[in-house]
Amino acid sequence: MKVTKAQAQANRARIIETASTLFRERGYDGVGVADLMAAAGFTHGGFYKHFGSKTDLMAEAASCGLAQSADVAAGVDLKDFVELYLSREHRDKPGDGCTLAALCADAARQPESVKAAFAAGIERQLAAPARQAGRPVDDANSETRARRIALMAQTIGAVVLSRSCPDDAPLADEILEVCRARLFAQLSDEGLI
Amino acid sequence: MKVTKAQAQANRARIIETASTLFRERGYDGVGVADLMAAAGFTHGGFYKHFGSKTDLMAEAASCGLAQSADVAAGVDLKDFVELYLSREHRDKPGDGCTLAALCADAARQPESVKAAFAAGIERQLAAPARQAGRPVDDANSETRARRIALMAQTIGAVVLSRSCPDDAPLADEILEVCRARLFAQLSDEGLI
DNA sequence: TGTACATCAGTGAACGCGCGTTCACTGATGTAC
DNA sequence: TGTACATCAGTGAACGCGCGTTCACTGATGTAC
Repeated sequence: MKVTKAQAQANRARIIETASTLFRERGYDGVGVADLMAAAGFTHGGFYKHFGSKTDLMAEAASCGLAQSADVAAGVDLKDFVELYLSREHRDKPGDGCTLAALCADAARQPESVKAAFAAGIERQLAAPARQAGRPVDDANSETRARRIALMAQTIGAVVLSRSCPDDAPLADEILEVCRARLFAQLSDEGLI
Repeated sequence: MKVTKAQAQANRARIIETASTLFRERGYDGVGVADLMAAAGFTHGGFYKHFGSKTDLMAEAASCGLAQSADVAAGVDLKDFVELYLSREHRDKPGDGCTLAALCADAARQPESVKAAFAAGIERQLAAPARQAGRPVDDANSETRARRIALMAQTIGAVVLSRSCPDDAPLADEILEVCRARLFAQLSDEGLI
């Protein structure tokens, strides 16, 4: 049964958003085309009316997820961002969380189209970082860019490392707490929070 | 054809080491039992004489790889460690590199046995960190432990993030360079290098 | 030390299963007149 | 505006393929006497 052009476009968007969440939860290899289409409310056969391949969808879902993450980050204060990013909630719910933290290691083994989406997503997040409370976002000179890159690496590293520990391991919480405390101290020294 | 007890033990060790490298290169889902046994010089049928399941091998290979990484780290100066860890060589050769950087995101989606191996590997590396040039390794009080955890998160985050970019992307190199420079500055401020 | 037998690491065919992808089909939508 | 036809999003069966795992078999090793 055919469907309105507008409906088809909305369905396509729903598939991408569903995929974005499922990929973050289970990784690219952990989600099958049939799984994903069922989760979005369709049968698997229609998939190839929207996408050329699973890889194509991976790239689109990555762009979508990375754009969402960047928008969320740009809307909160720097201090709140660090607090949220390094929280247990974020660690325990990758499906609702940062696409970079959930999938950048998977992306490393994917075709260039997926990696290109990640590079673009990283640039996007560098261009629209979290706000510093009560201050305008500082200008994008090379020093602030470097600071943002380092912040990204520190936060992602902490979350990824914490997620690799068993759920009930004290080490998993310790990693988050230690990194959060040190980041606060560092940002405070730099006069950024 | 049966084989000497000593030979069988050596073969088992070879399978684990081969797996450790292949898993780091391609991820857990990217390496099949048959692939792996062939790379170690055997046919796939014998696999289950050594291991109960692929998951069991994943845990053993993780322990093996993490122990090796920790031993390497403990043998170099802190400054050299950072230099090597954040080098293009390390980024481009995950099979020869740090198991944490290559697989900790994969580990997050594996059974508890694998995650337990990772937590133990992290503890091991925290207990035997890189040396500070010309100085004894500092005592393991809570401040130095925190510093080591933060260093781990920063270095792993930088490598994982860099690997998610296309091979020829300037951003991939920029991430490594920026994080290296900032880490040097930070460790120098702390009087550690 | 020599002989007979049990063990078991390694082989390679076979298993069921789930994967990504293809295909003939359906029928409401969109279009041409 | 009304009619006839082409389009194409979505369906569900089917495809070949590679996966993890099992199994009967082999034959040198290890052991009991």
